Order: sequence, then C-alpha cells, then structure tokens
Amino acid sequence: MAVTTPEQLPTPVSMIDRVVRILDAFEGADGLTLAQVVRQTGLPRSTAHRILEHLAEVRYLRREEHTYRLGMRIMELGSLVIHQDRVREAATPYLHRLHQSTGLVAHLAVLDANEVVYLDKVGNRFGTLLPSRVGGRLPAARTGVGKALLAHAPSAAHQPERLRAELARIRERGVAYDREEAVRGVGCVAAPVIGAGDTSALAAISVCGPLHQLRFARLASAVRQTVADVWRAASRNAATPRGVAASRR
Amino acid sequence: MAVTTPEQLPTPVSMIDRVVRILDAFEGADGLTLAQVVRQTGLPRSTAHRILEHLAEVRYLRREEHTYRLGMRIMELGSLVIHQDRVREAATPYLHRLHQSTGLVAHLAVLDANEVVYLDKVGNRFGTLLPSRVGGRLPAARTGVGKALLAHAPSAAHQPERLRAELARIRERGVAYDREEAVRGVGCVAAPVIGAGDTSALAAISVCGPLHQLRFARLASAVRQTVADVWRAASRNAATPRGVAASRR
DNA sequence: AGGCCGCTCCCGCTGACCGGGACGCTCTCA
DNA sequence: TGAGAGCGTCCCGGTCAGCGGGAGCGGCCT
Repeated sequence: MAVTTPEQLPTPVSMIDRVVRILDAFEGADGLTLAQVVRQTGLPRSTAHRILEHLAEVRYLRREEHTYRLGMRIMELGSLVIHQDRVREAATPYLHRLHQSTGLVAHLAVLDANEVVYLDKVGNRFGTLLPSRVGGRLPAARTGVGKALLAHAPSAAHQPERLRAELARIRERGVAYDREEAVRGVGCVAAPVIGAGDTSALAAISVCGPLHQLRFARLASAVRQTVADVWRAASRNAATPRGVAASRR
Repeated sequence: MAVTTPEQLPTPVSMIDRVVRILDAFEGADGLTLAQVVRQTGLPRSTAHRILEHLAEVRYLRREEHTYRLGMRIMELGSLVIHQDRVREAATPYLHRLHQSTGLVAHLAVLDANEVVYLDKVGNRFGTLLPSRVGGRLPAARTGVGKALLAHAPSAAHQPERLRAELARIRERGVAYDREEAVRGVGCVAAPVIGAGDTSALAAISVCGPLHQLRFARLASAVRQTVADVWRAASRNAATPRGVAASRR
C-alpha cells in the first residue's frame, strides 16, 4: 500500500517547495532511506540525495547509516513555536489545576480547517488510550475541543445539518460533549476560549477520561471556570495576539 | 544590545542555508518584522522578503500584519520528532510514575555537545521555577541530567580537572546530584540510561524540586529504579536505534 | 555470474534565484 | 509643511546554484 499515484504530484519549482515536500515525507514513517524518499516525493534521485545530505548537515535531519530521520533542530524550532504561543502560555497552569481537580487529562487545542491541533496535554495517565498528542491532529467534528471550536468558527454556518444543530446547542450551553465519538469508552467535556472583540474561538480546553467515571455536570462547570481563568490570564499580557491559531491565507 | 557584529556572518551560498539562517533568527524573539530579520541575518532585503513570503506560504511561518512568526507546520514536524523518539516513548510512562511517587518534576534529556536538550518533562507544578523546557537547552555541566550524561560520554576524559573528578564519582554511584547549581534553592537527582552494547549514555532522567524538601537517598533509588525500567522497556521494542541523541558528524 | 536494487558522484546546461534599486507609505522632527 | 528616515513591496537583467541523466560501485538475491 501507500502507492501514491506515481509522479502525479506537480513538480515543485522552488527549492523551498522541494525541501518541504521532503520533510513532509517523514510524517508517515519515522525513518526513510533515499529510495523511499524518492518514491514518496517523486523527486529525481540525485536531487533528493543532495537535499537530504544538505538538510542533515544543518541538523534538520539526522542520518544513521542509510536512513534519514527528522533531526534535533526541527524539534527545537517546533517546541519553540508552542512555547511562544501566548494562549498556551496563559493556559498551562490552569490545565494543571484542571487536571488535578478532576484527575483526568486536560487538553488545549486550536482549529485548523477541519482539524484540531493540540497545543498542550496535561496528565498522560491513560497512556495510549487517548489518541491526542501535542502537535498532533484529529478531525474536529469528532472531538470535544473540535466541536467547541467549530461552534464558534465562521465556518459553523456551512456545516451539514446534523452537526449544525449540535453546534447551535453548544453555543447555547457554552460546553461541548464527546461521548465515545473518537474512542470507544472515552468521553470529553470541552469549552472554547473566545477572542476579545469577536465571537470566534482562539482555542478550546477539554478534560477527557473513561466514560463511566465522568460526572458531566461537575466537569462542565470546572471547564467553564478554566476557560474564564485562561481568558483573563491571556488578556492580561496580551497587547498583540500571538498564537499559532487563525490567520489562514 | 543584540548588535551581532554587522555583516560578519559568511554569506550563505545555498538556498537551504539562507532558509536556516532565517528560521534560526526566530529563536531570539517571538515575532520579527522584515527589517529585524534583515538585521539579524545580514541578508539583502529583497532576498529576505522573498524567502519569508515563501515560507509563510507553506506555513512554516505565519504572517500577521507585518510580523512573521514560526508557523504551525514547524510545530507539527517538531513534535513529530519527539513523538518518534524511541527512548522518549519508552520513558514517558515511567516518568509519570516517578513524578507521582515523588511529587516532583521528572525530566528526560539527551546530550548535544556541551548542552542538554530536554525531550520530556512531567509535572510542571513549580511553574516557571525550573528553567527546563521540552525542546529547550541548558549547559550540561550545571544540570543533574547533564552531569549524568557527561559522566558516560566519550568527552568525559577531556573535561577540566574539577569536573572530571565529579564525573568519576557519578560513574561510581550511578547517580548525579545538582544542588542549586542551575537555580537557587532547587536540586535534582539524575541517572543515565546506558546504551546496550557500549558505555555511553542514550539519555538521562532526573527529578527536581525545592532543595529543602528533597530526600536524596530515597530519590536516588527511585531514579535508579526508573532508568532500569526504561532501559528494559526501550530494549524490548528496540531493533534499530531511533533517537535524536548521538550521531554527531 | 548475472540481474536487481540502492547509494554516490560527476558534470554540462539552464532557469530559479539574486539583489540593487525604484516606489509608496507612515512616522518624526525641524 | 516639507524634508528625511525607515519600512515594506515590487521589478528585472544577470548569473551561478541547483538540476538531473547517467556512470560507477557494492551488496544481495536467485
């Protein structure tokens, strides 16, 4: 499998496009040989080889024998993005409080098109039960944070009927629920952090855990309290916006 | 300040070098204008402008008005690096256990030249008291994890006398201590995760907290136990090595 | 031994990239 | 009010960094 239609990718013209295409190839597997990169990117062998070597030289990739992996410099830059995000900065202490007061896993996420991207995750106690991961993506419509974000996004009006109804309910209550929509036996309670002037959400916060031990009413008020605290903390320092969210082209 | 000697940087010749230099400029500040990038990188205005725009197009940067910031794609790639690291994967559950049993902050870090880079940090309870950060760097000689790593690194023989003596003691005991060397009032207990065949350390684990509430003897055995568990878990799945550590050119 | 596959290196050609400079905008200061 | 400084944007002719076909090599299968 993974037989991406051979060569039907438009040939990238700029150097940057070539580099991006190569780096993107590493999202699928955690270690690629030259030949694998060539197959995935459709670039000529010598071109791919040259760029891979060059990227390894600047430590954006790491080479071990004949396999390349993403390197340390990319990790450092990536974690810097998260670190510099103002909403995340304001939210982290409150996520810890939320985690401690509920004993569940607390999330912070932003919307990107139809997916959520997680910026923080506190209290990994359920191991791999939860599919969420800092820097990871999940379809928005099937997660608590995602629905909370969609409910307060410009795109809310253009969703399919069934979802639109649920989003309206979420806007009313200020809280979104997920009852094993993403993972069997797991539920979430989520609420959006709304921007200052407008009505679109900057980010969303959730707590997730085994469905049978969730007290929804209690969690709803805890999450609502948390987003209020985060909003206050964020707007205290906030002169200019500074988040990875929003601003698509 | 920050008046990097103007123009004395060697002019980068390749596109990749130029891109790297621009991205590196964002490590200092979380948001740069074109003019600031030009000053920091020494690149011609039009060149910097063209590259910045191009990077924003592929979402490696994000543009808001006239300031550029690191973008979402970089965050995603970066967190992927951490996620794909085998040692980190094996260590995380044990870091949680260590955190819960001690009530302190648990770290996982690797060595890079004379610095440590943190791969995981569990239990942020002391807020900004600890300078460690996932993806962040600190001088190795002044941290617990750093000394544990240096003690089992090839470079151990070439350190200054005083440090060399301490590293020898660490090799004997299998545990490194930090008593407010990095931060006033804070101490750490650390131990290295040693590679399979050889004697050099893959990574190191530590617990850190307020000095007055540290029971060193008890923590030492807890950390030793943890590295043993992690080693076992890591070598279970480990066919090929897969970590951001090691392999300098 | 012959075929297959993967990595590396070479080298002549060319178009992607370079960067000086023009232009327009917004401040600030005289 | 107008000159000047600083900034971002855009243009365009020249050129060299990058391109990529292909040769060479070495390992691993029949």
